[in-house]
Amino acid sequence: MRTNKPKYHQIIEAAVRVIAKNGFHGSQVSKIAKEARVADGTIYLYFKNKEDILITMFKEKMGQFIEKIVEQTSKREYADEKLLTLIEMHFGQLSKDHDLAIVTQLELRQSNYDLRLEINNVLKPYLSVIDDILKEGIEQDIFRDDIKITLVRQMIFGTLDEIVTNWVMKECKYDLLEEIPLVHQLLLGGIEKIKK
Amino acid sequence: MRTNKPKYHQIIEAAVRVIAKNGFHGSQVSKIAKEARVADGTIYLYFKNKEDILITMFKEKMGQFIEKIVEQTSKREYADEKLLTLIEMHFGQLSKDHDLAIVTQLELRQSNYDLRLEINNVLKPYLSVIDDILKEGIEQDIFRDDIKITLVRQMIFGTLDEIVTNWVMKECKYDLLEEIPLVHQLLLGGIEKIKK
Amino acid sequence: MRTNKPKYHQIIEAAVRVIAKNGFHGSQVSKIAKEARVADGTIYLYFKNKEDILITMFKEKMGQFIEKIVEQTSKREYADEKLLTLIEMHFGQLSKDHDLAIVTQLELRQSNYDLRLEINNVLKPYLSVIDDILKEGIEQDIFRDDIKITLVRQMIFGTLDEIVTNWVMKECKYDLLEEIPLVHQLLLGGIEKIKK
Amino acid sequence: MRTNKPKYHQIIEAAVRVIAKNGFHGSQVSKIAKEARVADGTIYLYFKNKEDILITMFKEKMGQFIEKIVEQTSKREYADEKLLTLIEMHFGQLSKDHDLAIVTQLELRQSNYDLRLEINNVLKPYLSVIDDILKEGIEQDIFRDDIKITLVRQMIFGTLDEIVTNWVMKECKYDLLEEIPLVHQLLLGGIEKIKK
DNA sequence: AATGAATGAGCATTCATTCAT
DNA sequence: CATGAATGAATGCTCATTCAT
Repeated sequence: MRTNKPKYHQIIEAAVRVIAKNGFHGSQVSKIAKEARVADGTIYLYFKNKEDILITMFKEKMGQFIEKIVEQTSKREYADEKLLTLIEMHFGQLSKDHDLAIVTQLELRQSNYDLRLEINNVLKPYLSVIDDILKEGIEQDIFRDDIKITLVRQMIFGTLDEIVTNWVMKECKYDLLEEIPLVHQLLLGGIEKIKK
Repeated sequence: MRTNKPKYHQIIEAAVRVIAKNGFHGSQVSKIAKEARVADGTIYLYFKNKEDILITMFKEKMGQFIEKIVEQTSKREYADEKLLTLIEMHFGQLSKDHDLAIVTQLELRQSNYDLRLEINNVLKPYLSVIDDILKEGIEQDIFRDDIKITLVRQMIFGTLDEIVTNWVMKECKYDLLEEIPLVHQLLLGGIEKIKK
Repeated sequence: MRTNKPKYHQIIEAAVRVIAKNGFHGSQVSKIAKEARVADGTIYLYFKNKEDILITMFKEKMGQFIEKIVEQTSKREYADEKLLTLIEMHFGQLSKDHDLAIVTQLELRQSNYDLRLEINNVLKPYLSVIDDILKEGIEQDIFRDDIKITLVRQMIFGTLDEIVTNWVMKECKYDLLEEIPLVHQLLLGGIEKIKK
Repeated sequence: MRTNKPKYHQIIEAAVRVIAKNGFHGSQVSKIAKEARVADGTIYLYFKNKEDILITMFKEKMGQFIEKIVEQTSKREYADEKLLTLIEMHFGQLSKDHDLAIVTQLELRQSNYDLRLEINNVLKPYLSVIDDILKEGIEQDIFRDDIKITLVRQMIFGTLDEIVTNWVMKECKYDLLEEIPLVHQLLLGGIEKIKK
C-alpha cells in the first residue's frame, strides 16, 4: 500500500514546508527533493509529475482536514452546534499548522486552471458536509426552511475562507480562535429561525 | 496626462481580453502587444514591466468598479439599503463584463505573492466602503453595536467573492442578479438589530 | 560457459524484440529486462552496460549470419557461384527474420560512433568472406585480375545493404528473394572476365 | 526572404561544424548557438526546434549537392558520361568538405526514425537523377534494356554511399577521387550493352 | 545469483526585457 | 515615439547504473 512507503510521505511533507517557505513559484522539484532528502529522480517513482505532487499533497491534507471535521460534527446533535464545531475545526486545524495554512490559503491558489479544478474536486466533500448540516438544521426546525442551500454554503465557506486568508496575510499574528463565537453568531444570524 | 495616451488604454484593454481568453499563464507580453496592435517594445514605454500592466489594469478596472459603488451607495440613506446597493453594484458590474469577471475572479489570483499584495492594496478602498456602511448602520441603530466590523466586512466580502467565483467557474451560465435579495437577507441576518 | 546460462540468451532475444518493436531510442534497459522477465539489475550480471547488450546481440546474430554464409559458400566450387550463394544467404536470412532485419538495417544505426566502430569490427569477417571470394575468382580466372578488391567489396556490400534497407523501409512488403538473380548479374557485370 | 537573414546561415554552418566535431549526441543547442555567436534563444527565431535545424541543414546542403550534380550531368550527352560526372560530383563535393561528409555519412544517421524519414525525402531528387540517367541510357542504347531501374539505382547509390562512408571512417586519409574511374567501370559493367 | 528501489547528471525551450535603428 | 530582433537565465523529467538485501 502506497501509504506504507516512507518516502512518499517524506516528499509530501517536504512539499508543504518548501512551498510555505519559498512560495509556489519558488518551489522547484529539486528543492522539494532536497528537503525530503531524496534524489530528484526518486520523486518520479512516487509521483507522475510536479502537478501530481501538489494535487496529492492537497488531497491528503484536505482529506484529513475534512475527515476530522466530519468526525467531530457528527458527535453533535443539533445543526447549530454542528456549525460551531465546523468553524472550530476549520480554524483550529489551520491554527495549529501554519505551513499548511500558508499553502492552502495563499500558495496553491497561484496554480494553473487545471490544478485549480482538481482542487475544487477535493473540496467538494467539505462543501457537502456544509450542505448536510444545513439540510439537517432545516429538518430539526433550527434553520429557516426558505434558505437556498447553495447560497448559504457559499456564504459560510466564503466567510471562513476569507477570514483565514486575512489571518494568514497578517502573518498569523493574532489568535484566529478568538473569532469563533462571533463568526458563529454572524453566520447563524442569516439562517436561524427567529426565536420568539 | 498618462490617460490621454491612446496606446496606454489600448494595452490595458488588450490585456483584459488576452487574459480572459488565454488565461494568466497563456498571456505573454508579446500576445498582449499583438492584441493591442503595438510592438512589444512599445509596452515598455507605458509600463515598467509585465506586473505593472496587470496591477495598472486591476487598479483602473477596480477603481471604476469601486467608484460606481460609492456613487450609488451614497445616494441611499440607510445602511441596509446601502448594503443592498453594494451587492447590486458588485454583482451587476461583473455580470455585465464577463471578461473582467474571469480576470478578477480566476486569472489574476494565479499571480505571485507580491502582485497579490498589490491587489489587496487596490481592494482596500472597497473594504473601507463596506466598513463605512457598517459604521453608519450602527450609528443609524440599524445594525447591532456589538458587531466586530473587521469580521463582518470579511464575511460580506468573502461571501460576495465566493458567490461570484462560483458563478464564473460555472461559466456564468445562470443569472447572478437573481441571487441578490437572498444574499442581502442572509448578510443582514447576522448584523441587524432584532426587530421586535 | 556463458552461453549455457539461460538468462543470457533470454536477454539478447528480448533486446531484439524490444528494439524491433519500440525502436532504438524507445528501448530502455528496464523494458528489455521486463521483456526478458528478469530484474533490471540482473542485466548487469550478464552485460557490462547497455552498449554491451547491443554489441553482444549484434555479435551473436551476425556471427550466426556469417557462419551460415561461410558454410554454404564453401560448398560451392566457383567464385561466381559462391557470390550467388552469398547473396541468397544474405537476403534469405534477413527475409526469414524481420525483427533482425529491422534491428540491423534501421535501429542499430542510430547508435553512437563508438558502437558503430564495434559494429564494423563485427562485420569484418563478413567483409573478409567477400574478399576471399574475389581473390578466389581471380585465381580461378573467373574475375578480371585488374579489379581493386577493397572497392569491389564495398560495391558488393554497399549494394546488398542498400537493397535490404530499402526493403525494410518499405516494411518488407515485397519478396526480397526475387531480386537475387538480377542482383547477382549486376554485381558480376563489373568484375567478370569478358566471355568471348 | 529567409535566405537573406545572415543569422539563419550562421546557425546552419555552425551546426555542421559542431556536429562534425562533437558528434550528433554531443551537439547541444547551446553549443551550436555559441559556435554561431548568437544567443540560445535566437536559434528559435529561425528554427522551430532542434530537429528543424538538422533537417533544414540537411535540406540546404543536399539541395546544393544535388543541384550541382544535376547541373553538371545535364551538360553531358551520353548516359555513361553522365554517370561518370555523377560519381565525380558525388565524390568531389564530399572530398572538398570533410565536415559535411562526416555529418551526412556518420552523424546524421544516428538520428531517430522520424528525422531519417525526412532525410529520405530530401534524398529522393537525387535518386530520381540516377533513375533519369538510367532511362536515358536505355533510350540511347548504351544500357541494356532488361535492367530493373530501381535495383540498379540501389546498386549505384549503395556503392557510392558505402565507399564514401568507408573513406570517412578511415578519417579521409586517402584520396577519394582516385577511385572514380574504377568505380565508374565497375558500375557500368553490370548495365552496359555488351560491346562486340 | 537475483532483485528493484534509489540515484543524479544532463538539456531543449520559453519569454520578459532591452536597445539599436 | 515606435519598432521588433536579439538576448540568456532558468527548470522539469528521463533513464543507465548501483547496491543493500
